[in-house]
Amino acid sequence: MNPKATPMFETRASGQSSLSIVLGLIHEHRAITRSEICSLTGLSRSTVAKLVTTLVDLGFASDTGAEQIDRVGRPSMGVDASKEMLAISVHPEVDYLEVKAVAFNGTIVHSEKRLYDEPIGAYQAVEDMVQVIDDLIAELEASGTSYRILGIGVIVPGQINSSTGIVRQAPHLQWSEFPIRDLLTERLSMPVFVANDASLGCKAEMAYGAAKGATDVVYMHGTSGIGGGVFMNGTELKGFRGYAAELGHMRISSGKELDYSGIQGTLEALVRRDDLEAVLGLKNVSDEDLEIALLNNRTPESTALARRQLEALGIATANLANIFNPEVFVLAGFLRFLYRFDQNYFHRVIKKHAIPAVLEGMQVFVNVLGTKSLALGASEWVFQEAIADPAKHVKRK
Amino acid sequence: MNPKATPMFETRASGQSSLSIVLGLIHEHRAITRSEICSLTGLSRSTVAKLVTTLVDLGFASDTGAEQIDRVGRPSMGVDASKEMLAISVHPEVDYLEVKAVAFNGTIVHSEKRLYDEPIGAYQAVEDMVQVIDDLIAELEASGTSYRILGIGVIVPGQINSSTGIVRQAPHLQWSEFPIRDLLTERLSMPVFVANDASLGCKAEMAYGAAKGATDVVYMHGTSGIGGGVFMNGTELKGFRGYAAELGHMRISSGKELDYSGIQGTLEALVRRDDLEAVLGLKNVSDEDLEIALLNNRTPESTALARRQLEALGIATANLANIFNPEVFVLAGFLRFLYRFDQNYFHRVIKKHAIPAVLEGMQVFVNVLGTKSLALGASEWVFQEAIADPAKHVKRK
DNA sequence: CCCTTATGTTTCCACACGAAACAAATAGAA
DNA sequence: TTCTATTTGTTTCGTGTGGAAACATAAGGG
Repeated sequence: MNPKATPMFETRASGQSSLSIVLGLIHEHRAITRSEICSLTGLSRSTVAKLVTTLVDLGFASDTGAEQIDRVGRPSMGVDASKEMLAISVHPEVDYLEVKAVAFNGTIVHSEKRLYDEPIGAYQAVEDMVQVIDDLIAELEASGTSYRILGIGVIVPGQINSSTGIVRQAPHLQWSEFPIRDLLTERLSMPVFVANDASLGCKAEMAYGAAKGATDVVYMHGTSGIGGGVFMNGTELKGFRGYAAELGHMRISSGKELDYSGIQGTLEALVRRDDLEAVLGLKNVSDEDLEIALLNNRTPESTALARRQLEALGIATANLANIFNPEVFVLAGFLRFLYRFDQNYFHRVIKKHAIPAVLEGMQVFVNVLGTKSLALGASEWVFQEAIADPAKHVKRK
Repeated sequence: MNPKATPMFETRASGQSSLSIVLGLIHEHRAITRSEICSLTGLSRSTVAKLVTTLVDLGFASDTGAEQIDRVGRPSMGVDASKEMLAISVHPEVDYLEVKAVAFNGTIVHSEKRLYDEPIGAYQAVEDMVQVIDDLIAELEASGTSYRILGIGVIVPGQINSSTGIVRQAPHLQWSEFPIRDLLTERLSMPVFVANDASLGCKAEMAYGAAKGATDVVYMHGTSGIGGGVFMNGTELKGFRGYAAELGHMRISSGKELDYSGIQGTLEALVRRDDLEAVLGLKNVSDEDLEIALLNNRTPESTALARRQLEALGIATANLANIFNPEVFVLAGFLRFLYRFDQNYFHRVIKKHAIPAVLEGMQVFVNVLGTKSLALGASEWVFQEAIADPAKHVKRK
């Protein structure tokens, strides 16, 4: 290779190699037969055989015996996604730190939560992450099982630049301009990926949940603010610097209500969890309790408020439908039960504000993964990276 | 290959082959040396030599002698993009049909315009297209030059489903549900691509114009309505059915103004070319005349209106910045001189409504290609397809 | 027990690309 | 002019990816 210039493209393995395609299928299906791989990829039997054995050698998959005994012909041999290849998800929040280990076959094999009485700073959070992960590794070593950690996925509730791994602003955590990826990489000496919570929730719902199989998905997650995740044609919408999909800041009204960033008439300013709590006479309750209260104690006031919020959410959804023409919309967090409060009304609002073409075949779902969603999304991030270049991540024998 | 199933992936040449990468570079640069290809791609000299000779054999490029005689070392041999590989762009409008032939090196080698006194129907338009293209082919044959037509790019001002090639609705032309791609493919027996005018304008500006080199671009084109084109990470935002990027229908205000689709408070309803003409006492003037009138005859009324429109456009732009975090915004059509009327004000509005992170490094440009833009974009569409699989499109010796 | 069907396995082959050695063409120095 | 350093083109050979074809194997059905 010419040393004087940095090439614009990956020279070898430009695009996806067959190896990564097959590994992706194994990961997606958890268990699959060799012949299914043939028909799904169009690869020849001889090639699939070779690829599968190298993947088994690398530790990403394990051979299972022949199964499926109801069709004519020699039964095909199965391949299982590894239970020992792990991704570790790390989720810092104001009052806790949650660390989970997710296996390559999608099962959560370990889970740990450390609670805090008072908010801790960003650097202390990194210390705690390292400590919890070191403990986890020690535990795994002690248990005697063979395992391998492919990387760390950090879930950050805020704006992050995914290419540099710097947290630009996490208002809830009160972090800003914090280079969390580099700090963790240095301390743990393994690949670290940092992503926004909404984008991870979306990824998880696409891989395992409500949007499974869809390639064009818009996801909105309501907590204190409203975060967004968008995947188009199977790939995440990141934008130039990685700050794309800030859906909560979309301005949809000329009203003067202010959102958290002090901007008027935005979706976040019009659709607020606080207001829903207030109209029900509640404060700082869990999502579960708020859902029960909202859906079961309907008062004229709560209905009026929910409708106002649903109208704003519907307009935003219609705008996003016009802009993205997605296959699936996923509503998560408190938007989930706001939607359930009166979904017919919501759909009427959408129909009024979106052009007919983009609504054809479009589906609205609520999230189904619940609390597992973030850990699965973060692990998915790590796994996708490993799938893209299987050989690179497993150098040692 | 297994015949019983349709594979999800292209088996061979998954992703981009080196051949198409090199061809893409030749097309992009029009003229390039072999050694430049080496350094840009990281491919070895031997490989580049082989690839270039096959591309020359296929007719996509021509060898030029060694040039560049000011550096030490053996001068590198140049490669030119072919002047004989053509794409034909077809642009039906209410009162004309324009057909141009664009060479693989980006030059427009032929241009023809047929004017209509009264609107013609969709089927008659297809007849005329076929006739004009047949004439063009006859002319080319007669001229004795060797040429090859790679395909047809049809520019449709309206909503089209790019995967099926059906025009869903072109209000200006009064076409609807018109399968133009299949009709033309059948009549002309060559590849036909159909795309929205705004998406083609965006593609052209990215390949040759204001957004050259950028990968994340949002483009807005103001004619009677406001059309949009979005490219993220170099690929077009199409959405599930191909109707994405309907940016003009974004609702940004709670006002009651109606747009062409009868939706309230949308960008299209608030930013109208008609209104600009009216406030200047004009009617049905060309873009050039309207620009001169707007920029040179500033009255209190026209300034107030332009400001109102700029505020709406700024809010929409800020929303899109929050959603896409683009590198470049391109304003075309009458938005071009609306922007120029008071671009400082426009930027102030954006700054007020977008989150700071997404504005870092974001640039706003007006289109620079003018009338050539559509033909270049349509040809680019055809060429990209040929570049993706160079061997397929040139079967004959 | 044979036949059909679907799959795994093995052998060979085609192709894409790179590394290395060599040839050629320049600028500058002797 | 002649020689050298530098850059590029060219040729040969090796490697890795994936396929085709022939054969072996494991089912179900007569």
